[in-house]
Amino acid sequence: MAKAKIKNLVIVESPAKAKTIEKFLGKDFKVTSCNGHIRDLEKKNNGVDIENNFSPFYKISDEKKSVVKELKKLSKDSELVWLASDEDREGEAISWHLKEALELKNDKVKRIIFNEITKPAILHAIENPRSIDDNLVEAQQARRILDRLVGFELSPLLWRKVKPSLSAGRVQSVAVRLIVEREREIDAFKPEAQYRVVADFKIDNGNGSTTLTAELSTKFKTKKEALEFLEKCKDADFSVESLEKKPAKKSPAAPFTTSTLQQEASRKLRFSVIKTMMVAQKLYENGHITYMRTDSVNLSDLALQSSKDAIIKDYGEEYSHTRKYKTKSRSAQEAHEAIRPSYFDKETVDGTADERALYELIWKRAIASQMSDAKLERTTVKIALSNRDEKFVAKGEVILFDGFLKVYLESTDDENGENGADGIIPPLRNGQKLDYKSITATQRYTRPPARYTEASLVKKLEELGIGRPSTYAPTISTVQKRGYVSKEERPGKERKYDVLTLVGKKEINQEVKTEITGADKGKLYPLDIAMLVNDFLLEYFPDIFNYEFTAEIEKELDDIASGELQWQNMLNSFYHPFHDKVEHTVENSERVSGERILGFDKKTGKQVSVRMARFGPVAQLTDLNDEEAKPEYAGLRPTQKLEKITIEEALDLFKLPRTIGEFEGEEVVAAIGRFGPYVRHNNKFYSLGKEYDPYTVTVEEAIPVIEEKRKKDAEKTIKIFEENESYKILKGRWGPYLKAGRMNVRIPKDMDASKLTYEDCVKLAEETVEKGKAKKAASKK
DNA sequence: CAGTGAGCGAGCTTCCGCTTGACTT
Repeated sequence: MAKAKIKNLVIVESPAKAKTIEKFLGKDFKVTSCNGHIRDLEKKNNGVDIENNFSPFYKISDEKKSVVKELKKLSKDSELVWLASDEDREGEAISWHLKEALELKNDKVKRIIFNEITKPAILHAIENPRSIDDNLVEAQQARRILDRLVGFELSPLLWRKVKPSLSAGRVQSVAVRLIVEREREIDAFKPEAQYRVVADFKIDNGNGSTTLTAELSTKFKTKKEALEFLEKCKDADFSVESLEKKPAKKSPAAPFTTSTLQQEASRKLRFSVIKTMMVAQKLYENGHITYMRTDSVNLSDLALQSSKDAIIKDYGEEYSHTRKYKTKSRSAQEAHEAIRPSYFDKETVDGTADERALYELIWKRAIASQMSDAKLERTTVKIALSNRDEKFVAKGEVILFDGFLKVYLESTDDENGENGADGIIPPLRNGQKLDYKSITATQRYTRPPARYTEASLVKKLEELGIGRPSTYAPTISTVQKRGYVSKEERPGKERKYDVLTLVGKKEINQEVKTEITGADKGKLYPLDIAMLVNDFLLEYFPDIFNYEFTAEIEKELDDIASGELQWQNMLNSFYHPFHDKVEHTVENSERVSGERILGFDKKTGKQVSVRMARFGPVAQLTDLNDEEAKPEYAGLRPTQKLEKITIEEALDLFKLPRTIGEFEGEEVVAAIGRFGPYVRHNNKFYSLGKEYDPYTVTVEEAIPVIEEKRKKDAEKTIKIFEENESYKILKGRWGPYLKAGRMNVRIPKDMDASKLTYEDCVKLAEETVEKGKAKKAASKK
């Protein structure tokens, strides 16, 4: 037998981690990685033999075949193999799969764990190996099988009852549910107006005057009440009734986990969760930060010490305060450290602007977490009126010692931000008489709950213990890809509000102002299909899409991990009732169409209804008296909802397309398409933009639009081929290109676009088609 | 890119959690 070439082979999950660890271990160790899970359940028959006590069928994932082949070779050449995957359920399972797939004998394998990548932690791990924890592996297996059974039994049910290609799962369906329910709360919300009264008092403290702004503690329901109050103010005496100073403190937030990093990067840097993860991955691979998929707020002793050194060096002893944080997340498995800089003395790193910005955020948050509290003094002043019981209140806050605020303050999701106590209160004494400069009563409306952003959805999922750091970003992509949710920008609506202003003792000035309300950017909106699927799933499977389901499952998985529960027993008691419900639903539920009959068109007597059709939500006109007549259809606009649309709105949809006149002997038709309102003339389309409304636009208005577009096109055109008019050479952003029918073809740099013949172009077009096919075939693999 | 919705019915879709590439533009 050939002698082993490698003494010790260590397998970790991530290649970047392998590189770091190899530096800590001597030359007797080779460190390599398996890149996550290497095997998964087969797709055939759901990968589980239910009859045979839930026996799983595993296969090596296609993209991992080469990894496994390489690891097998290395392990054959090694005396000892150290399985060093993460210290959690999934990590334990990865080690077990490695042992199985690499066919490692017990005496050749050691299992080690460490949850921080520091030299002492690694050396300690090597000195304290253990064997694979079968209970923990079984807990993972139960988790995996349960998710497979839920997903692969419910999705096909949706294909039959709602629409093909839909999906359902323990995690994604709850994400969709949250968004659907929030949207319905917003729909049901009725804003209420109140009059908020704010006064500016003149304070003269000898050396110049300042202004003190105070808000009335009472809000008025009606304009009449607000006016009455202002009227009284004219004759009132104002005086300081009480002056209260209280010391206060602020403490820093814990260092980042995946979820909090995604939230802050979204708020402070406007990154999507995917972008945050991509940039963080780069920082991790370049050795700048610790692992970015973690649910732990823990810092290693080494990190605590080096952050302390950095703080004392940069800010001084009084700014240092060593803190240990405890996770609040109930699903946390804490296999890693919190996300922190690898080296606290590096305030910045080289890289792209995004990388530098995210690094800076991570550095600040981690440093601040080890800094002193900020000490504040909060002042509350109450100002009384001589002729009314209401009080004006002013709040001020002064920072006595900035502490951690010197580097970092966490942002919030609060969009109102109205009653922030800030600024300095000028010196005042009890009983001091005050004069107002102005008093303003402004009509303010209560706001509906905010729609979720990607990041606030992640926050909510984490609170519910649903999903894991590695899946937050992919889950959000999935629900969008399946067409349940879309991230959108919506313009708001105008709304009038009253402003009543009293200046001095003059007449009260009444003004009506306009504000934009309900404008939203980057928020998650549910589509109609999400409403239908959500209601269907909740009707037939209320206990699975219950917000508590995952938490209950987690408890049972913990029991499996501790050896108190047998994994097949757990699956048995879940699966059989579940499967019966699936069968029952197949037989007893109607196909979901979301149909609503809205009423009858007064003019024609036809029935007006809406429903989900093959290409999306449609409105339908049906002549109930004539069975032969085909119904008319019109697609709903993206902003319209099946469950909310009114009969008037539905009837409006049939007013388009509208023939508005003739131009050059051809009809001009106005309509709304996928890209907004347009007019069609001679089979060509001209976008109307926001300027014209397709319901009212006249042919006189449309003709200049057509002519303008023609002029632009002519400027763009270099050449049209006589042989075939659909072949054109056009000027594009990156130089000339060929438009062959509907396809855009790139012209290679070494060709002179103006000299191309028709034959050259046909050839170029054919080549491009071939390339496209090859690419498609490759991506299918 | 810009308006579809008939009917037949083969063959396909889908889960959650671990990890990165190897492709273009």
